[in-house]
Amino acid sequence: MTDEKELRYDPAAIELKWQARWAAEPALYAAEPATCGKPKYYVLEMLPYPSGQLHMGHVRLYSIGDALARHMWMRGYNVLHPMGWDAFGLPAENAAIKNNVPPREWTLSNIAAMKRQFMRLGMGFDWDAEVTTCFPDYYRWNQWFFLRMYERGLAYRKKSKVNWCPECCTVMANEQVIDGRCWRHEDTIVEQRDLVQWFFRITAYAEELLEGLEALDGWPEKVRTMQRNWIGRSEGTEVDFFLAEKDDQGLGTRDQGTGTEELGIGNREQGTDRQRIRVFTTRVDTIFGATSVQLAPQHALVAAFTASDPRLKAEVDELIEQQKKAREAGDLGAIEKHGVATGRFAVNPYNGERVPIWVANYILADYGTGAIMSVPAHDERDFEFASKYGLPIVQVIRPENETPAVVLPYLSEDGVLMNSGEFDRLSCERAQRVLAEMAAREGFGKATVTFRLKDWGVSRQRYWGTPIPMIHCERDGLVQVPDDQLPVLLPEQIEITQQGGSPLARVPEFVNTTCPKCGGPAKRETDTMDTFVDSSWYFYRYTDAKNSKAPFDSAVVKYWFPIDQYIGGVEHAILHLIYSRFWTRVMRDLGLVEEDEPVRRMFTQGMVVKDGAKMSKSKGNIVSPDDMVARFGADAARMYSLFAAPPDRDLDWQDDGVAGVSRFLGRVWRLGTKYAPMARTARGQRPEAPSGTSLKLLRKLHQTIAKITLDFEGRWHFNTCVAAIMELVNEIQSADVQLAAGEISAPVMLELLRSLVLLLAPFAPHLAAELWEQLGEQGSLLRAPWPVSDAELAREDELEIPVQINGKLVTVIRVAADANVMTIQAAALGEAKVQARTAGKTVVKVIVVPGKLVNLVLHPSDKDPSRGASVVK
RNA sequence: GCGGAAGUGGUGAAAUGGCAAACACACUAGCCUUAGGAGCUAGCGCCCAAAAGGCUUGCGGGUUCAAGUCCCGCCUUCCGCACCA
Repeated sequence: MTDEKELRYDPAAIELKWQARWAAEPALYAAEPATCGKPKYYVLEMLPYPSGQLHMGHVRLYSIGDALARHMWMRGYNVLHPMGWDAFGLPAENAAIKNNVPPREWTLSNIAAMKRQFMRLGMGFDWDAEVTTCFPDYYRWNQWFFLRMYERGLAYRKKSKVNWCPECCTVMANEQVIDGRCWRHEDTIVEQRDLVQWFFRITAYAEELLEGLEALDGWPEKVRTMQRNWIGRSEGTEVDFFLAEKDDQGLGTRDQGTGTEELGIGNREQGTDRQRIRVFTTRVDTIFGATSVQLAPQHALVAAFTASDPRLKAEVDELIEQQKKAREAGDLGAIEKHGVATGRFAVNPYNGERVPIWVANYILADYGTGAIMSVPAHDERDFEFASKYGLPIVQVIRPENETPAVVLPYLSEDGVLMNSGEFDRLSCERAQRVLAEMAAREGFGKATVTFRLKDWGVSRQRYWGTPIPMIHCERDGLVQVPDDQLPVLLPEQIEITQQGGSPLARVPEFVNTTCPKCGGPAKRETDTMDTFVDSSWYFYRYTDAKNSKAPFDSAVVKYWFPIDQYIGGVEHAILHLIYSRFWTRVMRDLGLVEEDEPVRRMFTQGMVVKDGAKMSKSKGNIVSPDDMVARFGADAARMYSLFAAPPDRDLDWQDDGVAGVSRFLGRVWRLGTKYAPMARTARGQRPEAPSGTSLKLLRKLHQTIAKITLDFEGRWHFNTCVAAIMELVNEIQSADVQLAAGEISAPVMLELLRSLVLLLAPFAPHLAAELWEQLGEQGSLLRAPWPVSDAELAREDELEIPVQINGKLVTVIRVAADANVMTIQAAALGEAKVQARTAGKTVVKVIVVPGKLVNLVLHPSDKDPSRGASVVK
């Protein structure tokens, strides 16, 4: 009885055995040098934040990547499959405040814990290439890049309105604000503050980042669309409206007081004395229909108007308040339009017409010029606003071949101009070009391109991040930290509190320094960098992680890049993936890398949910990977996460499903251990030409190999790959009587089991390794060649072909696989059921698709008898 | 509002325009027993007591010998964008 007990599948015993061996042989999963002569394959999964615990989303992500990596190893590639830690960030500081643990200590112990989890899951990572972003040997290169960018004007400082999260006590980039809330704190409304901040000039690459998307055909369309929208390129025209002279003002305007003339809005470039209001429009063809100019409440000219007009100021403040409320509600789009007339007028440069200047709450200060011309007849928003405030609505576009009587607002650009003086009858498209050219010629505007993308604000008033390597000297101003003084180290001993401002500012030993230029006393910059800086280039560092002279060796990068396959969550479609593309271009311009794009193929895997809902503490529906591994084993947890859904879809986690996969692995285990001793006696022998059960099983095997190989090459339906392996095992098992009767020779059994183990290796690496050993194999499974499907063996010699009448299934016939059309047709027509149904009817057409089906089309007047019967009833 | 993805059994799902529901989970019945989160056998879309038969891929049209799959219109869910001038 004990021998049967030994047949129990004990995943923990098997997995721990192999994990110990793998740990003792790190070269197994290590990339080889470029000189190894093999083709390279770089498979990368997004690196985790070291929160202390892997979650099921991680298990799924890394199960996908590890399966791919293992497959590519077996295909003979030199695989780089690295792992690291996105180790800077706020949670470490919050933990420090809460538990009084230094951020570094907290982070490192989390990393240790998660690394143990990775080991226990049997992930095949190249730990030699491990990158930990909070280590000085990594972040010094953040600083180095910062300086290079500063030298090129790509890093700069400006005072600006910034998003401030009161919970994080720091600012954040636009990309990190979601519906007016912090991306980390869904319940925390982001405030606007005026601060001097460091920025990266990502807008300098806006055009290129947009164009580059076209070539990224290995990326999900969804991600490309999201980036396109985020960059938000918009072609239009900037036009200067002239500010009407005060004594030009018509009746009914308010007395404005004095003092607006000092303001330099728009007149610097043109060098004229007349005040200008520059507006941006995509529809300059409608400019003869402009009946007002609308300013954002934050527009500089508004401040000038309100300076001497407390009543107006109060009204403008109210508009600002409305915007703030809407932003807090997370829906700026739904704000009710309000505006206030300033009493001032602007002159349309095309026709000299005076239009009133308003301030409105729906005008965005930070898009375009913060000012628009309002054309109610041809813009929905302007129409709504003009209707509300009784502003004139002047139609200037009409459909070319119809009467001008159209419903306003008429938004189509498919039309011609009217009420537009000499430009009447020009098409909209033509007029846009002509009017923009005129503006440029006359010096009151130009065709221009506006982007929604803003420069990347990278300053953070936090401790646990990369110090910005700049020094403020009273004499020399801003001074770079010299390269030979890098890294600027984060001080270790520091008190973290929830006070505002940078914690580093309260560390005198850090702040006080000497100016590299004059040697006098100076102060360090105390802002640290956004952690998205770390993740913008970490995958380059993996290729040369220990380099102390440079961020990496360009020659090594040249070998490994671009990344062949990047895998991660779609939630990083905008943030990380756009920053990374920007960073690669900066490095290209620095001469460090050759390519424009770091990632050739991108894959976004679906979320892991439970009962249809995202796993979260508050819902209490968290499934712990440790628990899964303890109950069912790493192989079962991994294989289930590939089996339960295709990788791009959301996966609903069901513990019963994992149990099912575990039971399946148990069957494989019993099958393997039962027949391995017999199979291994055949090592070195060639199998004879198979027949009977052998042929049947080998055929199924080779069909399975073909299917799985094809999926790895692109389709990635790993769920059906696992199902195919299950089918194969089921078929072998259901032939158990024949196996026991010795109908299958040892060489055939060896091929069956060997191939089965190879197919299983990417999905259940521990069990595969164990059975591999039991089959008498010495070397690592990873170095064993992936099986090749023998098309001849895989081919069926007899097929079941459905026979339909008028598209309805009637019966199924068996024919030789290579039967020709005539043979199949004769067989189908000869079937008793077919004859019964066609008796007395006219078969007008016979469709025979060899290998697929037969369809008999009856004359329409001949009703199928069975249908006729049901009609009577 | 705009853009994208999806909608198939009790559940997760499968299906180059060619037998809808593979592979699993759950469930039902039986067997076995070392009583295990074990193993084995059989059943399992819906209607009909059963068989025969009929029906079935969100809804409605269309193309086709043939539609879950392609086209048009609608509904629902999820995701992204959303006064971007």
